[in-house]
Amino acid sequence: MSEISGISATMTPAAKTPRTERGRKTLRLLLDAAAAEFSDKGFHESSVVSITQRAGVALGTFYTYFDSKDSLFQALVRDMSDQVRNTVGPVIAAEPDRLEGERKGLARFLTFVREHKELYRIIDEAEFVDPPSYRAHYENTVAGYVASLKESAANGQLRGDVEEVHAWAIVGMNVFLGLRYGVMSEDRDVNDVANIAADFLANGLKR
Amino acid sequence: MSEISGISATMTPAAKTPRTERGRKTLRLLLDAAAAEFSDKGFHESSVVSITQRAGVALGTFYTYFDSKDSLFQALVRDMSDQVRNTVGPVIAAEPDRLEGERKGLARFLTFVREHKELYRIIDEAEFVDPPSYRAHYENTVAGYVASLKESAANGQLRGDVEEVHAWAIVGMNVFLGLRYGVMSEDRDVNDVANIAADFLANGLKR
DNA sequence: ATGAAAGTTGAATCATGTTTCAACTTAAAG
DNA sequence: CTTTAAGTTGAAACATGATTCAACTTTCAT
Repeated sequence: MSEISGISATMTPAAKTPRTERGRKTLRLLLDAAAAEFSDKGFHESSVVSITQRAGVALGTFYTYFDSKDSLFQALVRDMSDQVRNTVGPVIAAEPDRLEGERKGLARFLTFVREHKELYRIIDEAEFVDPPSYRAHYENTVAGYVASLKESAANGQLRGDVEEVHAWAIVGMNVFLGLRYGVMSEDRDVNDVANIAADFLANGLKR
Repeated sequence: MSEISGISATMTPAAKTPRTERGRKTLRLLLDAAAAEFSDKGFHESSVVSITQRAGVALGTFYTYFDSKDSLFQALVRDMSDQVRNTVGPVIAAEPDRLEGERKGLARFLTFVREHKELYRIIDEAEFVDPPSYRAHYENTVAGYVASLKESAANGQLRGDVEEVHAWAIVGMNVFLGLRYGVMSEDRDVNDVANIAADFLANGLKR
């Protein structure tokens, strides 16, 4: 669900860092409970009381680790955002053939989404709960894409004119395929979807 | 903002239909105020009090026309969803060359988004406030796309194997281009973006 | 052992905002 | 005119849930 420690390298500021092992355990309980709760009910229907109940700790304990319900949410967005990039990025980077990398990356992404249905609920809701995090998530994702597309273009693996517009288009495509074939329903095989999408990405719609 | 009467053909069930001219005027005031308010603050930060203040009517008047804050929101989603399809659909359909239609459709869509920034706030928030409406919006949009892509494929204008996966990919692409070049910033010319995207859509990324 | 420091507890305090309702006003048909 | 349906009003009733805090327990370094 989250990382082994429950705390990603970059999320430090939002959570009041625990000093003991017991504290770290409690913090992780809270983070996991919150991810589950937000995923089930969305941010506004979720309550701090209910999160602490899920985590099996008292209400007041929550405020030992977070300043507010919002700051918890912010920590979670950051955490999830990092997780996706760290999961999918390496798959794309490891493949020498860029278009094949794109295919494998999408397959990995779809699998990740199926295993982490909470991803969409949390990232999407950030548009309303914490707009800067939402923007940052997509801007970071796209920036990575632009850099890597340009590199592949320089290698002669892709058309030479790739730019930001292509990156937003590809990210949008992937996000929607994840929504439909990862979150909404699992009625199609992940690899079939990735194959079709990769072929479309490479060759377009033209006859 | 909404239609001339403020009431789309299909939204009847959510609003308690007014019987007189005065009533229709008041209903429209409420709908427009709500669209503005939800767009500014999002659903949960918006309050019925504030919506009625914007509309210049008393609090209680709201409940003459809507059963609840949620039912108002539902009416608005439906209304916006219809508006987009009615704006963009005809542009695509009117063009004999399908790929050129796609280009014009996207340009029209980007323009529409710039003129109706509230679109994204309202549709996106439906994922949380009214999930069935959210799903319905995208399923309807994609269903229309699938039908029209298949027709163009039958005409020999597109590759023969187009299917649902392509439609979700294209819709995702368009939504994200709208988000970036319509909502987040207007730093690029609508036609430039549409040209790049349409060429990508037609020919893919291959060199 | 022992005394800080860290962590835990949950009732009480706040703050907010939806929905109801009974009295009142306006419009329009006969 | 007058009667009745439609529409308007805003204070009060309700409901919900975030946040604080002072008393208490556990941990750990010395």
